[in-house]
Amino acid sequence: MTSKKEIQEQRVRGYFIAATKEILKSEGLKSVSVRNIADRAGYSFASLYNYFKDAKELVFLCVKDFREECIAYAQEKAASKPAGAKHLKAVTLAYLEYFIQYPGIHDLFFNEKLSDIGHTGDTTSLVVSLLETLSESDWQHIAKHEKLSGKEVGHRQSALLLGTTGILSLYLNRRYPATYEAFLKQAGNFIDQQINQAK
Amino acid sequence: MTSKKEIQEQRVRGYFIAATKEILKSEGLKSVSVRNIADRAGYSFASLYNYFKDAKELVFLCVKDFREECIAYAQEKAASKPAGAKHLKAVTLAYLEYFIQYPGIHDLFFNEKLSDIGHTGDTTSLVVSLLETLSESDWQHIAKHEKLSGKEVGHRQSALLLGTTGILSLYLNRRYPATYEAFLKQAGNFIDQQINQAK
DNA sequence: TCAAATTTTGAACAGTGTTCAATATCTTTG
DNA sequence: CAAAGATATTGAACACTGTTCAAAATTTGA
Repeated sequence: MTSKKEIQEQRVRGYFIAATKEILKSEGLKSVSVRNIADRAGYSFASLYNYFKDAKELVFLCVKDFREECIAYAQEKAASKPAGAKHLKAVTLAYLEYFIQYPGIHDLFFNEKLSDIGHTGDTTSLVVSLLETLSESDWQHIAKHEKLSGKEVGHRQSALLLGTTGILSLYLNRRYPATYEAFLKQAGNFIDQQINQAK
Repeated sequence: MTSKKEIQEQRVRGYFIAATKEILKSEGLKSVSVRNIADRAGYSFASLYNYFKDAKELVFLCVKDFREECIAYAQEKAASKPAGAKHLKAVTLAYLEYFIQYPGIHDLFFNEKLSDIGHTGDTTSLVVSLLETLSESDWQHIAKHEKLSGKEVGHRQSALLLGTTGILSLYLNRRYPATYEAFLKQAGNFIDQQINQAK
């Protein structure tokens, strides 16, 4: 009967995680500090170390939740579009929108260096596979419809991941392009270019 | 005759800048601190504030120098290739290599948030125009040779910027792909794909 | 109830950035 | 040349980081 203790422990861990998620969404990664998290959770800063190795571990536990939220957001936004190129474009744009909405989560997913090598691999695959998960079925649809080779599809899929990563990085870190309208136009152009290119 | 004072002031500023560049190249952005810079420059940490607003201003003064260094490196590396697609690919790969060699400079160019809005615009254009500067003449050569429209060239050029930015971000921040060989292969594939695509 | 186990906590230390008054050094002038 | 003034340099001090650890508070079990 150790479950009673474990249940309570998990509950407290949940309070810390919820507090961290709040801070990441509202103020971003730069406002995440041991004392800030503990204050919101209703505990002393020292208590955090009884449940987590440090604040970084806490932060990266949020990645999985945000990933799920992003998938739900993008799928809901693109639900009305027919499978294939149109749905692929919609889902990709919604994916971009999610990170524009929460720049702190983008930082967390793409910028933050991961010191713990143990956790690094997991987080990286979670991040990299996100767009793949969202677009997988559409690419299959396109491949079948346009009679493309698996290799060719892989190349286009890869190009879309690389390009969208760059688009987000430049817009959120460098304010390039300068306006959201220009950003959307550039994103739309790039997506069309990669989907429709004829080899 | 205020020039004597200005000369000396510029000299001291140069000492701080040189110290900052050393740290950025060797230990990276995370090791840049007011006390660390001042120690290397041979001054007290407080003196730094007599010449610069803060350490960030100092860091971003290094951007221009690194930009020049990157251009020289890439042009030298690609010098033997004939103008056009081959030179474009070589110069782009060398551009990537430069940032792989100095991850701290990549951080500085693409990740670091810029608080001072006054300096932001300048830095952004310096960063964004780097690859354009390196590839401009090759794109003109390709456009002439393949009879492409200016719009079409612009789209491909933009795609190359976005994709290479994503490639660097994923490899340096997320260790994706896991090996340098895979990174080079992915980069080569992407560059070929963007240069040779037939609309 | 009371002792034992456990959780919670604040003090303390070593780092950050930043400001400011005191100190040291040059420069000018009488 | 020496005193006075201007300028450059500096360390103390403050507020913030992360982290550890022994003491205090709490819960648990007999």
